[in-house]
Amino acid sequence: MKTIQETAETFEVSTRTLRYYEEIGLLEPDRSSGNQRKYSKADETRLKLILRGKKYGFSLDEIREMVLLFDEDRSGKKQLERTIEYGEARVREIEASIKEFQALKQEMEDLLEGFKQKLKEEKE
Amino acid sequence: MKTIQETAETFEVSTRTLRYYEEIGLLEPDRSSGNQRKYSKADETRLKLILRGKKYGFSLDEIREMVLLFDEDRSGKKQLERTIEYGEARVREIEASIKEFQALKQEMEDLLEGFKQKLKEEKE
DNA sequence: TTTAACATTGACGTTTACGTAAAGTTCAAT
DNA sequence: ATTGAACTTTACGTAAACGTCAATGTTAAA
Repeated sequence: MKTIQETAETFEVSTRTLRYYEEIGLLEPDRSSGNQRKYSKADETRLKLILRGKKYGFSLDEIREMVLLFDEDRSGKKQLERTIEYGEARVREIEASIKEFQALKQEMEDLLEGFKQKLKEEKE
Repeated sequence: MKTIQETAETFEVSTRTLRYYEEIGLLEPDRSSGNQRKYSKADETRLKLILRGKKYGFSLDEIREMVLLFDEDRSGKKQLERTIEYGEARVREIEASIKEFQALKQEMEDLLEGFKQKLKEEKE
C-alpha cells in the first residue's frame, strides 16, 4: 500500500492529479485510520490504464466509462453481452488507429526521403 | 479557393476553430479584396495535418512545431539536416505508439475472450 | 512527546481550445 | 441600390484538467 506521494512519484503525476481522479470517480483508494489515502496494487493497475488512455487522447470522461465498464460486476448475462459488444467496438477503433498511424509513418518516411535526396544533391 | 464556411463544413469544424487556428499561427489563408479569408488547397492540406495531430492527442502547440518545421524554407543544409533528424525522431515515436496500440489491442482481446468464455459457461 | 514531513479538504487561479454574442463590413442576388 | 446572408474583429464566457495556496489534521522519527 503506497501513500499518495509515493504513487504520484511512481507514475510521474502530481498528488493533485490523483486527488482529482478520485474527485471525478476514477479512483477510490482505501483510507488509513487517520483518513489518509492508501493506494493498493489494484489502484495502481487502474491508474496505469487511465494514463494510457490519456496518452491516446481519450478524455477522462471516456476513460471513466471504459474503466468502470471493465470493473463493474460482470455477472449478469446482459451485462456481459454489453461489455463484450462495447469492447469489440473499442478493438475495432484501435485497429483503425493503428492503420492511420502506419499511414502517417509512411507519409513521414516519404517526406524524409525527399529531404535526404535534396541534401545529397546539395552536397554534389 | 473556399470560403471559411465551406472549409469548416468540409472538415467538420466550426468557423471559430478556423479563425482560432489562424490566431495562434497554424493557418494563414489569403484574403479577398474585401478582407475575407480564402482557403487554398495548401491550406486544406495543412488543416488535415492539424486535425490528424489533434486526433492523436497532440496539443496545438506541439502541432504548430511540427507543421512549421516541415513548412518553412528547407533550403539551407543545416536546416535540412535538422528537419531530417526531427522527422526521424517523430517516426520512432510513431513506431512506439503503434507497438503500444498493438499491445493494448491484444490485452483487450484477451479480456474479451475471458468474458466470452464466462458467457458460454453461463449458458450451459 | 514534540516536531518536521506529509496528509486532508476547500477554494480560487490558470491554461487550452474553443463557444458565443455584439457591432460593424462585404458579397451576391435581386 | 438594396437587402439578407455570410463575413469581419473584439471580447467576454466556458469546460476540462489540473496548479496553487491556506488552514488544519496525521504520521513517523528522534
